Amino acid sequence: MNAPIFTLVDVNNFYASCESNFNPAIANVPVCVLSNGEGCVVARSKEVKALGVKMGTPWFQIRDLAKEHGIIAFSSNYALYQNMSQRVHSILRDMSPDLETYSIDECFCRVDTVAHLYGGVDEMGHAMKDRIKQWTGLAVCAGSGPTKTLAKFANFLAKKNAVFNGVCDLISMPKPERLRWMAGVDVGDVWGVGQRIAARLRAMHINSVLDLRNTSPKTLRAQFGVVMERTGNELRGISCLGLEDVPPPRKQIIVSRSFGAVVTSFDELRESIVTYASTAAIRLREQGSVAAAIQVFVSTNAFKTDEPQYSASHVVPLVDPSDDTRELIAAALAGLKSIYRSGYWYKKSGVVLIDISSKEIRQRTLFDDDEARDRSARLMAVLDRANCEFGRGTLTLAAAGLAPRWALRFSKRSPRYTTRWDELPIVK
DNA sequence: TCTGGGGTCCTAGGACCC
DNA sequence: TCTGGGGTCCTAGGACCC
Repeated sequence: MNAPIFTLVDVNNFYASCESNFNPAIANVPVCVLSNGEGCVVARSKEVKALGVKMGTPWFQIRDLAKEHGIIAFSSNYALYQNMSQRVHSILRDMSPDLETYSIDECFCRVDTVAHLYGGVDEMGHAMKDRIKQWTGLAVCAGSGPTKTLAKFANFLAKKNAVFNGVCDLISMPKPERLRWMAGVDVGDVWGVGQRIAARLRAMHINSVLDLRNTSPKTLRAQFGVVMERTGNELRGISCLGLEDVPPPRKQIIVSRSFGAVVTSFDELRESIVTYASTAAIRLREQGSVAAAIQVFVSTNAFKTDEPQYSASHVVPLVDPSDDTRELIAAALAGLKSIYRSGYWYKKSGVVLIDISSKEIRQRTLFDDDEARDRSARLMAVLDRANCEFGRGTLTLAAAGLAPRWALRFSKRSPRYTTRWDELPIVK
């Protein structure tokens, strides 16, 4: 077994780049992408970052700034991002079969067995970057190191320092140079160190990545627990985190949204819960699992401190673990009934599928009805096939409501260029 | 007017059992 | 005066990630 070498590849400003990719007119214009319901900024082009707009900033707070600098905002177009993500990932999988999809715009590749085919780790990083640029139009950075945490760090350096030209390889970098770079980066930028822990580290005079690297594992263990101890070891080049090449099935599936309009009635909450439970059931079937319970929650707008506040959740166990949309909806609605209180302005609702297990190893119960189970499976298969072929939402349960008033709007969404025939880009 | 959504893991403390 | 002890399971909360 070789000593592992990890390369982390991620797309620069992923959502924003997807938008400008298909719309050359906005190539060098400040662009940002907004969250569901056009609430927060969730992605920024480099021009928007340069204006000091932070991730997660509420859109209404930067309206004036946007007008002043001509920032163009898009609603989220997940169909487009998901599809572009698949293209990037499949290019990488061709080059490095040992790959973990870490997020929609990031892959960890284990390259120690293949890097020689490209002439080395650094060369392979450049090959990845060039091929993705050529085949998808997207710019990526690649960072390599002997551990995942160091690959993340290398990627950070590649992104922030023009000298690297988008590719940083810590393996071939002489150690003194590596330590110099570590001394120059804030401890809060380490993968696994968030705001809280960064503040506590600084109080202990651990300010840079190098400081953290030089802190004894014992201290990290005692002060912060096993996770930070592992991070410290990874920074010293001891690989503690392996590649998760087959994604483990999700242990919970959450579907929730804020409302686009004030909701007070039970009927509208019911529509929302039916809609979310249906979506959750689809995701559950996609991974071949069943859920033994479903949690429902509702809440008012916590930012409106002058309005009466209420939030509640309830877990409803299922008689028998299921992936049937109708059974999950029935359980969810029973939960909603038990927590609904009239007289509140609801802002958000959601469902969580929990106690998830594989459908194959489902426990049979005394009252198993094989025929009913078979009918259910066939009905769900038809539902899923129709929605896959003709687009999500083609076939839904009537209780979800048609064009509900509470649904979020996507007034700024770009065309779904790559996944809808009627929205393909047109070349004149 | 307007403040995202979806995940994971670890830990501490209580309930419960023998 | 002197109040067992150890193990497991579950849950809530806190921390992190993108």
